[in-house]
Parts: sequence; C-alpha cells; structure tokens
Amino acid sequence: MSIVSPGRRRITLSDVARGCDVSRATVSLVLRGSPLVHSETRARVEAELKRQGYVYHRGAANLRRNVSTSVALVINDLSNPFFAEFAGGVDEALAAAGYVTLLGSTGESTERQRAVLASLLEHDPAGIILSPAEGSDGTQLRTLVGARTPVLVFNRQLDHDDRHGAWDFLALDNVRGAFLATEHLLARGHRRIAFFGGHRDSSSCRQRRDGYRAALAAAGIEAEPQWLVECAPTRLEAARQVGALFVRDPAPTAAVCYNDAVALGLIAGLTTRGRRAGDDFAVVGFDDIPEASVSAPPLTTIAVDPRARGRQAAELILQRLREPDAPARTTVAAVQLQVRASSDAPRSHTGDNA
Amino acid sequence: MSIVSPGRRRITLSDVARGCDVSRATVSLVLRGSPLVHSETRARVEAELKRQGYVYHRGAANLRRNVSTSVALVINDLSNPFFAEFAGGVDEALAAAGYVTLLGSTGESTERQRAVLASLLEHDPAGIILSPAEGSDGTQLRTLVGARTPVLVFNRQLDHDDRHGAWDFLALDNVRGAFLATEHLLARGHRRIAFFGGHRDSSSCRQRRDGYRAALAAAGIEAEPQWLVECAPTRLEAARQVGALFVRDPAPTAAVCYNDAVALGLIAGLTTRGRRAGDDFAVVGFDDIPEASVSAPPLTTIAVDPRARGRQAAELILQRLREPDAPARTTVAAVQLQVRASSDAPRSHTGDNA
DNA sequence: CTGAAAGCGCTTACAG
DNA sequence: CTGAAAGCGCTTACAG
Repeated sequence: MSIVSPGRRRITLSDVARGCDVSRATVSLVLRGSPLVHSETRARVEAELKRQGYVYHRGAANLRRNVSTSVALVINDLSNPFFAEFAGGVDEALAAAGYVTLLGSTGESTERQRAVLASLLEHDPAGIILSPAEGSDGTQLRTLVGARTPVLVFNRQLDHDDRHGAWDFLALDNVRGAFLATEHLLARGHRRIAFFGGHRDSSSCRQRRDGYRAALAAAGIEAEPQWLVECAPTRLEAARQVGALFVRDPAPTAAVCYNDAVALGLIAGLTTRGRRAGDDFAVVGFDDIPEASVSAPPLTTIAVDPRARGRQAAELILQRLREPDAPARTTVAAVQLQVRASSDAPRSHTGDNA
Repeated sequence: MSIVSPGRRRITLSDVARGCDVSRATVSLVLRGSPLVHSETRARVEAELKRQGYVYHRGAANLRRNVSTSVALVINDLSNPFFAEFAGGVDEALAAAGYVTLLGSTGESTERQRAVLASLLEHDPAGIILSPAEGSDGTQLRTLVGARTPVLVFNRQLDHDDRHGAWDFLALDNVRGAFLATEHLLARGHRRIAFFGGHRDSSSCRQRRDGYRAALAAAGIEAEPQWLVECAPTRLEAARQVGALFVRDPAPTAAVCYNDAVALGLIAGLTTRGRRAGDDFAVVGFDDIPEASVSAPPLTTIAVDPRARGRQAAELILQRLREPDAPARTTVAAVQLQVRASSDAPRSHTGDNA
C-alpha cells in the first residue's frame, strides 16, 4: 500500500470519465469540441474537468495522432541581441499559431550544434528553424536531421549543397545592405572607403563585400586590397585591428563595417588612437542592434529588424508544414539604411582633400 | 493503397527489431545501455539503428516512464536584454543537464501569462522557471499550475502568499544594490539624491527604494518627497519625466535610477534640457545591460549578471526536481557596483554648493 | 541473455 | 449520442 502525496498524481481522462460516469471516449470528444456530444453531457463533463483540475497531456495525444505541436529554434546564443530579438519574433509567431518553441544554442560550435540538434530531434519537433553555426556542412546536417523534419535555414548559407534538394532559406539582403551603406558614404563625399571586419569564408561577409564593391564600382572606384580588413566579428577583435586601416598613406577616411559589433569596436579603437569617429573618420555599421542608437556617436547602420525576421521565419516553417512537398524556396528579406547623426561624418570634416 | 513519400514515415523500435531479428524489448535495452544484452547482439542492434537512421522518441518513452525531460521558461520578452541573457544562462545549464527548454513570453501581461502557462503545462514540463508579469497573483497562479509542477519564481515577488506553501524564489538583492548605488553618490559628495523611475507597486521598486533610503539615512539624510519620481521603466517614459526632478529649488544633483533603461532615458532627457549627465548631474543605473557600457557617458550601474542568474535558476529548479518535498527556499543573488567613468559626476562638478 | 505482454494517456473508427 | 477496443512508440517486470 503506497501513499501518494496529495496532488502529485496526474489526473487523466479516465479519472474524469469515472467522476461523471461516462466513457473516456466521451471526455475526449468533449475536449476536442466534437458536436457529437449531447450538450447536457458536455456540461457535466466540463464541470468535472474543472473540478478535478484536469490538464491535457498533449504529448500523449500527439503520439496517438502522429502529429507534433512544437518547433525547434537553434541559434548561436541569446546573449547576442540580434539572435535574442530574432528568437523573440519566432516565439511570438509560433505561440500565436499554437506551437511551442524548443530552444537550443550552438555558441557557434558545429560540434555543439550536432549535439543540440540530436537532442531536440528526440523531442519530435514538427520543424526546425536553424541559424547555422559558422562552418556548418549541409550534407552532414542532412544525415543528422533526416528527411522527415523540415528545416528553415536562417541567415547563413550551408557549406555544401544537398543531394536531397535544398532546405528553405531565409536570407538577409546582405548585398543590398552593404551597397546602401557604401552609397551613403559616397554621397557624403568619401572616396577611400574601407570594408572592415568579418571573415572572408563566411557567406554573409562575402555578400556584404560584394555589395560594397558594387557601390564603389558604380562610382568608378576600385577597392584597394588594404581597404579590406578582416577580423572576428566582435567588438574586442575589431578594436585590436583598427591599426590595419592606417598602415598606408593615403588611408581610408571611412569604413563600412561587417556588423555593428565591429563598428562599435572600431569607434573605440579610433578613440584610443586619438581619432574621433564621426568627426575625423566615418563609420557605418550593419544590423542596427540596440546599442547602435545609444553609442557615442550614435551609429548609422543597416536595419535588419531581427524581430520581424523571426516572425517571418516562423511563418515560413509553418507554411512548409502545411505544404511538405512544395519545392524549397529562398526568401530574401529587405534591409534598410538607418541614418543617425553622426557616426557618418562627411569627408569635409575628416580634413581629407586628396 | 496509399503512397508514402520516401523518408516520411517514422522509423520505430519495431522496424529496427525486425531488421535484425530481435524483439523490441532487446532493442530498447540496447538503447538504454543495459548490461543484460549480449555484446554481439548489441553490436548487431547498434548497426541496424544506424543503418535505418533511428531517432529515439523521447516523448513516448517519457509517457511510459512517467517522467519529463523539459523545463518551461516563462519571461517577459527576449527583446529585453536582461531577460535574453537570463534565458541564455537558463538554457545553457538545462541543456548541460539533459533537459530541453520550452520557451514562453508574457510581454508583462498577466492575461498572456495565463495563456502561455496553460499551453506550456500541456507539454508536461518537469518544472517551470517563471519571471512573473507585473501584478501576477500567487493564488491564481497556484490554481492554474496546480501542485504537481514545481515553479521557481525569479526576480519579482508574487502578489499574494500561497496557502499551499510558497514556491522557490530567486531574488536579486535589490535593497543592497540600491544601497551601494546611493552610497557611491554620497561618497562623491552628493547630498540631494533622487530615486528616479519604476512603479511603487512593483516589489523590486519598493526594495530598491528601501536600499536608497537606508543609505541616505546612514548619512543622516531623509529623502524628500519630491526626490521620488515614478515612471514606467522604459527609456521613453523616463525621458518624458525628467522635468519632475527640477520643479523645486534646490533640485537634486544626482539620481539613483530604478534601472538602466530609465537611466538612459534620464541621460537623454537631461541633454534635451541642456544639461549633461556626468558633467552637471550624476546618474547611476541598475542592471548593467549591454548598452550601459557604450552609452554616452558610460553608465555607472549595479551589475546583476543575468546570465549567471539564469544558470542559478536552472540549478535551483533541477535541485527541486531531485527533492520535491524539501521546504520552499528563497535565494538572494548578490549584486555589485560597476563603476564607469563618467555618468557619476562628483558634486563639485555640478556647480552645487548648497 | 531474450521475448511476450501489459501499460503510459490519449484518439478514433466502429458498432450499437 | 455513447462505449468498447485497438493502437501511437516506448519500457519493464516477468517468465523462460
């Protein structure tokens, strides 16, 4: 004879059925709002459900019905405000559609990404929204995920194409964003414009560089090799690399940055070197993270609206669940220039007359 | 005769068992690492698991075993960097312990909180980490959640105590934080120090005001009523309320702010009024959000380390799962003063000689 | 060491 | 309109 702590045992359909003298089937029909149940019976069952504090066990129901009401969201890390906003948008749209969000973080490690995906897959998500860790391989991911679970890839292209047909892809318009940023600096009179930060092997960096080059080309300028400075996309690394911009004369008077973190690092590095961003050097960022609007000087940047991108990603995976057999699609999300006084000094202020 | 798309059907234990001529029981024992299985049989089964691309269905297993491997995390919103960091810490620690995080956002609405909790409970979380929406009622939450699922409350006290015995509570040391902030301004020579922002009916605001008053009292100062200015804890509202600080002469020369958002709003509002934070008015914040270090001027504030708090919250709920019957506990997390040049001008700079 | 059988909490044809 | 029965994918005593 075992003693069960009060309230510890789960209340099931059977308990409720017993409590109001109907079958489990009838209670189930009431729960699912079936019109088959007599309204008086329904009322009795509903009273009993409430009386016993019944909680629906969606997992059991999903098992029986062979459906899933969760979507896995795998991102780099919530400490990055870009992904935090993105995740907020995903969760908002998924919750509105009746899905629950399963969270996973890779910390930009493909090894952790493997482990996180394997663990999440065991929870049977209906689909996966994946912002891949840098260096993720499409073929490997396909082996891990299989063909049963649709994946929406966000932000970063996978390294290898996939024999089974590509996954859906939500891309930022990196080319156009960098084009707009560069065009803005050109319009303010700059001619020697650097592209600062990021790694050449990241697809988003290559695309942003392409947009940058295209804007320069449209103005009849060819990017000089020393204007292209690589560094890890963090504030600290960017601050360390600032010197590379000024090794040769004439040095650039402005920089399009790979992202806002790099731009903030550049601003800090300029200060260290006795220069003032927005005063004698122009800086434009990419992403429009929350810090961009309160930095000193405020940062002109490319707004990506990560929260809206999150909602969009959720809509795309939900649509895929509705049409599992439609061909894979790439969606390119628009970006826009967010001008703020005054990280983007005009050339006249930089004391440059070359 | 229905045609199944290749790879759409789930591979189950039965498929694997059939594929290598053993019973489902044996496959299950292999999966769970039982020493009962002959090593040769084990090898055969493992090869077949891999060959068929088997994915464990943890939901089915958990149903049978009556356990859960998920924890629900309910917060205000991931757009708030404080909660994003907190969530990152929670997820990190839960993942390390083999749990998956179910995410839910309230947007500070108790109505949405009800709906989100009801939905998450249907997914049978082992426990819930809840940062309650403002105005959450403990009695109502108890009715909703029941006695089966342990809850760790974070950051904000619930409105009513609970007859069933309180839930675990992870609190920030708000009193001490505000005390440290106020003491710092006193040490810099200020005597007329305001407490700016927050709502009196929020428990964290009351506690921070208590710490502020205690520090003033220790210096023989009593807070004047007009030094206590309420406003919603957002940048925008704070900027709008700045005028209230200067309605009477002599006005305060410094302010302890309810949080960093309010502090940043105050800094902006001061600028609008032709004053300069850190130059002729001293500002101290609370939370140490990422913007605090890059604002102009950088913000001296109280560091709460939300990521560490997230890890701590996860540890506390995991411990509760291990000891369901231990008495409920309140844990107070330490906070510390983060001094940054130079939002915290000394009084001599404020031109105040009163 | 391996297999047959019962059961977790639910749903859904099917019969009445 | 209601109930008995089978089954979703797994686990676990129990028997052999």
